[in-house]
Amino acid sequence: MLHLKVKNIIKSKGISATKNRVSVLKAFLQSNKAITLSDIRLLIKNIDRVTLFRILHTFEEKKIIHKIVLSNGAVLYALCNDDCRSNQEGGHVDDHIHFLCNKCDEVSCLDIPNFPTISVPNFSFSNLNINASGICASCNELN
Amino acid sequence: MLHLKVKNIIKSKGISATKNRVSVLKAFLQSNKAITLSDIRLLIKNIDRVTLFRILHTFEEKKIIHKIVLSNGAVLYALCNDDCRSNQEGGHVDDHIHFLCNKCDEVSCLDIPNFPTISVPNFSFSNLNINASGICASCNELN
DNA sequence: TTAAGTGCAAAATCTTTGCAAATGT
DNA sequence: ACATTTGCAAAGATTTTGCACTTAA
Repeated sequence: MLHLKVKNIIKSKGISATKNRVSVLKAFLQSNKAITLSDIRLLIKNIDRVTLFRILHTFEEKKIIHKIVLSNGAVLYALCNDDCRSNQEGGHVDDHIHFLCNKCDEVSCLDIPNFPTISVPNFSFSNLNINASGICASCNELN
Repeated sequence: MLHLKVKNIIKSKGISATKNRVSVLKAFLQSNKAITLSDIRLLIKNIDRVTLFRILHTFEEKKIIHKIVLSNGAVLYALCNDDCRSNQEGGHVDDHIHFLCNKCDEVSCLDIPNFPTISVPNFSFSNLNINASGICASCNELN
C-alpha cells in the first residue's frame, strides 16, 4: 500500500498527513530525481501554488526533502536520504552532489564514494555544496 | 590613474567605456569580494536598476565578471581572474570555490591548490561548481 | 471540537522587454 | 553622425503574507 506507507512517513515526522501532503510526497516517491514546484503542479491537478510552497517548506523543515539551487539559479527539491543531516547552523548537509544532465535536463542526487574535503588555512568549513553538470548515465548509454 | 586603467580594461574587451560601466567596474575593483546588484547600487548613486542588470550581463558575456548563485539562492557577481574560462557549452568554469562566511556574510572566491575531480561510472562531467560556507580567515582571527 | 492546513487575493521581490532620449567615439 | 547605451514605464516571474474557510485527528 503506497498510500498507507506515505501517510506513515509523514506522520512519523510529527505532522498530520493531509490529502495535499500525501499527494506531494507521492510525487517525490514516484519520480526518483529532483523536481521543481512546477513539475509537482503538473503531477497534482488543482493544487494551489501557495499551498505547495508551504508544504515544501514544511517538508524541508522536517527533513523529508531538501532544496537544491543549481548554479543557473533553478530551484528543485529532492527526497532526503541517509546521508542528509543538519550542521550547527541548522543548514542542510549531505555527502552527495547534484548533477544536471545537459541532454535530458534531469537533476539527480549522486552519491560518491569519496566526498571531497577542502581545507584552506585559517578558514573553517561547515558545509560544502557541489553542483555538477554534464551527461548522465542514461543519456550516455543512448550515445 | 585608476580611472584610466578601468577605461582601458573595458575597451580591451571591445566595448565602449561609458560612465556607468566605468563606475560599475570600479565598484568591483574597490571591493575585493563578490557583491550583489544591491551592493553596487549602494556604491553608485542614481544608477538605474535595469541599466545595472544590462551592464552586469554585458560584463559576464565579456568575461569581466562571473555570476555566483549560492546554495541559498543569493546571486552575487565577482571579477574573473586567470582561472576563469568557458566550457564547450559556453558556460563559465573556474577552479576556485565560492565561500560564504556565516559571521560577516561576505562571499569570496577562494583559489585552492588541488581542485577536486569527481568521476562517477558512465557519467561525463563538464562542470563542477563548489559552494562552501563556514568562518572566513578574517573572522577567525578576531576569534 | 479545534488546532492545523488550505485557498484566494494581494503584496513584495527580482528580472526582463520595449521604446524614446541621451551619450560615446 | 550614428550606432550604442541609458532611463523610464510596464510586464513577467517567483515567492511571501494575511485572512477567512475547511479539514484531520
